[in-house]
Amino acid sequence: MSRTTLQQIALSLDISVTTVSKALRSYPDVSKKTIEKVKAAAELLNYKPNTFAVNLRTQESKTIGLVIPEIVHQFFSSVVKGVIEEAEKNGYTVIVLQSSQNTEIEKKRIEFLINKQVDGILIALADDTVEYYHLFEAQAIDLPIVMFDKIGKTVPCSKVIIDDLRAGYEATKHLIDCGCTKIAHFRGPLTSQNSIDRYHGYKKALEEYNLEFDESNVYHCKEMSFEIGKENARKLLNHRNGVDGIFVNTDMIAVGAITELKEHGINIPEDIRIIGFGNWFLSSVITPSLSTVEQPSYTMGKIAFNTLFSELNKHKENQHVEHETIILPTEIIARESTLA
Amino acid sequence: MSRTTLQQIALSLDISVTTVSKALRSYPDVSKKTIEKVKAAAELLNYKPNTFAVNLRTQESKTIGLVIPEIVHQFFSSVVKGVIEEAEKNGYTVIVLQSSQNTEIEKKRIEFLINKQVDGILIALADDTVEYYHLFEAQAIDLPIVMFDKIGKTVPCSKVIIDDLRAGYEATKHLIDCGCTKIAHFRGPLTSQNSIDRYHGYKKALEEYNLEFDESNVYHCKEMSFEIGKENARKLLNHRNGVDGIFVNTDMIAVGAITELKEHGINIPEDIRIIGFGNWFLSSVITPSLSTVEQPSYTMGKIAFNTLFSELNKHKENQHVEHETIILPTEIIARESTLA
DNA sequence: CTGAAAGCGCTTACAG
DNA sequence: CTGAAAGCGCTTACAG
Repeated sequence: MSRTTLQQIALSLDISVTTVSKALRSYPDVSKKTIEKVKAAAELLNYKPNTFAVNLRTQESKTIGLVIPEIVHQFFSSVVKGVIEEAEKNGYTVIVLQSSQNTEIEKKRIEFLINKQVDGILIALADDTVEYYHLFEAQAIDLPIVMFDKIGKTVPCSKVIIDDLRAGYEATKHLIDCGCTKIAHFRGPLTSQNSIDRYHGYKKALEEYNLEFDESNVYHCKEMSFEIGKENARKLLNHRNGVDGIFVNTDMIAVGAITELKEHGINIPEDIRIIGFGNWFLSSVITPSLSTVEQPSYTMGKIAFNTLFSELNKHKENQHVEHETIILPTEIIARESTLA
Repeated sequence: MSRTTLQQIALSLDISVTTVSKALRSYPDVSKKTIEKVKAAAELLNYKPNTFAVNLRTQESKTIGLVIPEIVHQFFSSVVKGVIEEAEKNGYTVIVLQSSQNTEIEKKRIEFLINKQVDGILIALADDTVEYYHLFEAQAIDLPIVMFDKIGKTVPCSKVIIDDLRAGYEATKHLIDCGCTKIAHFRGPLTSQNSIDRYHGYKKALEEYNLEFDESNVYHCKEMSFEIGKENARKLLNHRNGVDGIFVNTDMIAVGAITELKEHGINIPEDIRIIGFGNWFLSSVITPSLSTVEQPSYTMGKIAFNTLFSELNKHKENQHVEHETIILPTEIIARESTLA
């Protein structure tokens, strides 16, 4: 059984395809009577517009691309959920792709989306992405891009982010408030804007409270994994340096660190207090439960989609698009790992 | 800058569009020289086929739909990852949609995919789906469907699953092997095939080892959440009934149960042993770490895609499609929560 | 080996 | 208010 076409409706009513097409979309220059008649016939014949033909004719796909570093990831999967739900409400389809934190793969994904002729792109950059030529290429053919979470500061596009510097500052301040005087930091990749800003926030808090900043208390995590957390906790124990608090770039690493520290008989929070970042679910159920920074993910996805959606619409009407940077709030969640 | 078309290549080489089209796809009836010439020109002009036109002409989209109950979910997000990676390798695009464990939403998602004209559908059913008319509708227009994990036994299509009955049996047997004699079960929804089969596995193990089966030791979890785990653990404590072991339908609920039991001063595994299902990451880091059943997710996604892919190809060549049911292995992971 | 023509199913500018 | 015609950019059956 093949799909009903406009042609078939036209034939059945003995009117033209043109009129059917216009009637179905309630064009004002079609008579009410015809509109009703056509819509009834369409209903009866179970007519569904052929997407392929509509796409070709209108040169838009009502589809957007969403590129994230990882799918199996509490934060990013929540973003995906927010994007998909919002897209659905507005008649858009989402193609989800992952870059696996690799800038080369990211380039391929962008190229794929360009070839697929999506209407716009939502992206959280891979941590090692420092050049944006692939994005500029998309922009050169008028493809709107909106970045979220992992952004490139110099890319001229709208952005949906949190204030990582401030959040890093507050996480560190929280440790200070709990009595820590020698605070280490497990930072993320050197090229990730998130991790750069959180690091700056950490430094700023130390400065402001006249605590010594010592580069050797900053541990560098190339990767956001449990194992890396354990590894760096081991390193820290080898040069403990009197450390009594750690601000960790992300919850998963903090959970690894806690596990390792416990294995070495360190008491948390008595010996070392720890605060993570992201408020992943698992942080609330481990022992001790992990203090962290709550960061919007689902909402970020929704807002990112809506930002892109509004640019898409302005674009269609040839209106000027003003890029905006939306900053979402974060919040310190105090749990057992930083009990005063 | 608009995209290069076949027309433009043809014009630039002073040959026909037909020949360009055939040359680009290396048709044997085009001379080698022409093929080279055309490909060089295409490269030079950065030609990319217009997907919309190709779709309309070939009546296929090289796109499949993937419907899952939840995206923010360790198991399903891993499946998504497997599907997307495999699709990418084979030139397919994936539209991911979620049913939110609601059969009405699931119907809408399927309808959406039909309208979008995907080439095939991969689905894990919502737990409350007991009628399959929406799927039959897709099949009626020759849309291949492959089910995975959450299936409907009576739907005539290929399936990729685990042996839930056997896995449930082995999980229960593991508790018995650890010395448990009064084993409760936290089961999932009554209409979910997974949960039905795991329940039967539980019963079978009790029978086989001559342990009393008591319906009042079966707790019904309508929803796969942490809170429901806590709630049912509370219920169990009210009618403990001598229970010294619990087989829980899924890790998330088991983690909730452990948390609640600990809060009530129950020692795990000394007082009650617990085994979950799914081997979620968090199960390995909570205290005590949770014994569980390892279940393939990423691999299941890959295999599900490949099964659909091969049906798609057979379909194109008008070959008969034989439905198959692929059963993937599971494995007991013994951790602290069931130490003997 | 090459190409003219038809057609996939729509939308829209234009004529009446 | 209605409709004939062109065209979006391809692919393919057919002719030469």
